[in-house]
Amino acid sequence: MSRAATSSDVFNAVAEPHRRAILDFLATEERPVGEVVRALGLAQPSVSKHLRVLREVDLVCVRRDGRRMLYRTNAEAIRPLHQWASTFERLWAHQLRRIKERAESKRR
Amino acid sequence: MSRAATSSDVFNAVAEPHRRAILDFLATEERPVGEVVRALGLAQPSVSKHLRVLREVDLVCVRRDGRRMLYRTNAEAIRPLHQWASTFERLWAHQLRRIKERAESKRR
DNA sequence: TTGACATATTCCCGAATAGGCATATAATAT
DNA sequence: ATATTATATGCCTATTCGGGAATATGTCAA
Repeated sequence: MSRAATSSDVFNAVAEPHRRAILDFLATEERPVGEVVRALGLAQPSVSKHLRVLREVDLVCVRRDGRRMLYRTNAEAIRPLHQWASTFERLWAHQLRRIKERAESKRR
Repeated sequence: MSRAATSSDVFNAVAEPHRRAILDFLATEERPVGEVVRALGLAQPSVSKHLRVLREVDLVCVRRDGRRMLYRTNAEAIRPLHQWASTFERLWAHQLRRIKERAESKRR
């Protein structure tokens, strides 16, 4: 064994900055691959590969339109991530206070 | 160039399941490394390495206590992730509806 | 059918990864 | 000083990754 879970996982899929950019771009409306390529300035094969990863974890959905493929972000698939992050939400205020205290005690 | 941003990035740091487990475990109170090792059943060097990555992106903070190091999750550092995910929050309800429509039209 | 267009896939590469293991560093106890 | 405990680091390997370039697949138009 060497590396963990790999990208068949939402957290991993989203770890790639370009993929986040793609998700942002496809959030509101469906777009063909070519537009993603133009918008993000990436190479077409690169975009296709990223879209494949995103598709595999259901972060985007596809639809064929003639010879084009229309992709759109499946926001629902981002929920697990949001929920996990929310777990820590309550601690923010509390910890901000603690951090200040720590900073001051370090300056002993 | 070969790979993107790497783990000097919160999204990447959190992509590793074990690291998320560590963050969960250290969320409420600070703990020495040994306890993380016992709790998660990982090898000690492995835990130390994960903690290093988490420290580098400020997801945990450390404090020395005698010969032990007390780690604790810095929930504040998870905010960017939460905020990014929140971007898509509004679309959830809307998309759930769309997905249903799609499912029905596919069953043409 | 042939050609043009849109997208996907394959192969190659260098870089980065996590884990296993041995060892180094740090701090206390004797 | 030395042993012991707690943690960190270094090295090694197999695996994975993203990008580039070339090519395959699929769809429409003529």
